[in-house]
Amino acid sequence: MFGEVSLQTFHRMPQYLKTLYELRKEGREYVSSVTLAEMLNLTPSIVKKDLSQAKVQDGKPKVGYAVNDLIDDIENFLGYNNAKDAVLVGCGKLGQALLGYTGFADYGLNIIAGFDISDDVIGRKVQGKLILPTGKLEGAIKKLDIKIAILTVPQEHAQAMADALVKAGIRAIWNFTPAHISVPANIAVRNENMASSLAVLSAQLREILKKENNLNQ
Amino acid sequence: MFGEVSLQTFHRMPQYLKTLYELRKEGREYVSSVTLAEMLNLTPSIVKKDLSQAKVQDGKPKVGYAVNDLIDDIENFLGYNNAKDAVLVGCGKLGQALLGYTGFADYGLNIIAGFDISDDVIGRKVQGKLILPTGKLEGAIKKLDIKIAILTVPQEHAQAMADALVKAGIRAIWNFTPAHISVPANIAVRNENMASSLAVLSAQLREILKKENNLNQ
DNA sequence: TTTTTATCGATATTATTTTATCGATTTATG
DNA sequence: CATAAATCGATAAAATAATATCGATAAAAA
Repeated sequence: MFGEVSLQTFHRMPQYLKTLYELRKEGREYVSSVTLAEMLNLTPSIVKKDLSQAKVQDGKPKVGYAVNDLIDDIENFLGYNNAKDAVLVGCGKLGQALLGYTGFADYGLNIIAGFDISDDVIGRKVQGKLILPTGKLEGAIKKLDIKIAILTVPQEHAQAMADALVKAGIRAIWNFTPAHISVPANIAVRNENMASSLAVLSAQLREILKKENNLNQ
Repeated sequence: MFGEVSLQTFHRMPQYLKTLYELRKEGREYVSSVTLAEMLNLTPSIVKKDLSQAKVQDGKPKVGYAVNDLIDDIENFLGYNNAKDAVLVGCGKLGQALLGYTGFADYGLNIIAGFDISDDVIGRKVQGKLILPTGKLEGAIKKLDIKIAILTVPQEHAQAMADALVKAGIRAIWNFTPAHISVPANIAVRNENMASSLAVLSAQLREILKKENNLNQ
């Protein structure tokens, strides 16, 4: 899907990175695919295949991968180094929670400001991020050449706001609303869909409970 | 993975449901796999295959599926009818945002209360949900036989809290912290991992921009 | 120094998921 | 009432992803 790299691989990359940070903290210099696989509940094969797509340096037989080099390579692969500016649109509860989320910086994402239509929040600061009126959105996007928008408006405004964002020049939308939004093919969309996550969790739970019931009979 | 039904299928189910609600609102009685596929950017084949796993009633040739019946079947399949109680642990910004999120009820999830260690929030109400001290967590879980926990504590406490929850009898953890948590095999975990979502979004964006650059040369 | 061991990276195999095909069937049309 | 059109559901084919295998090689042990 992305050149050669699969979506699943991209999903796993941050997990490797997280584990590697921990290992570095413990002073580990090398780590094998077997160890990483065990720590993350994966197979060594998939770890090796995934890492082969991000890394520059080869792993060494008998010892594995150099932790520091691998961290550099994955960070680079994921673009954590060249910080990306983003706007956040819709500063209700969830929007403010995300505005205040300090973790984004670790992933190379820099929210430059929040935007909202309500005078109740406009002008306020959340964790140092100013909330501006929606009217200034298009100007900010164009002037600062911002490519990424985080969408946290009420779902009934999601499509209209998405349209406006695309018109203003946004190229990637991180959609936290439950609404399904339609965008042109040359715009990236990522849906953070609670319903679908919950569906999977419920299914897992049901399966687990069913298995237990079968055993207890 | 879950009996016969794939994880991807579970992910798509709530999307079908959402679309079906819209169609019902418009007064549509029947809908074909072709229409659903178009609305959701899928293929008719996958729609038919997915629906075949959730539905009881057969679709009719020439007209498609009865919207109302299909809604019932999917709701039932996903367990939206028999509401599931849950606790939310960690009432910081994100936790409170989720506590106040009214959409969960639509998915059959009922958060009975929030839990936190801080006196600043204990006793407060967020959208009608009371925040209780963590000390009362185990008692509540056992007394009310609660199976699902939403985990929104600071990441450094994630593992310890997960352990406590499992000990108290929780069977499914919806993990909103960036931490990777380890649990016994008979516990369901669903990670709402911002980093991995962002990694995928960035990758999509990069691919799109690259494609454009190639064209413009 | 030789042998053993652990691991990589490439490739082959297997499993899973998606897509395409096609006969059967229902509704609408001439 | 016969024919055409649209769709389902089952199944076959293709694409994708995960896993297993294995020769090469570097480090450690004998």
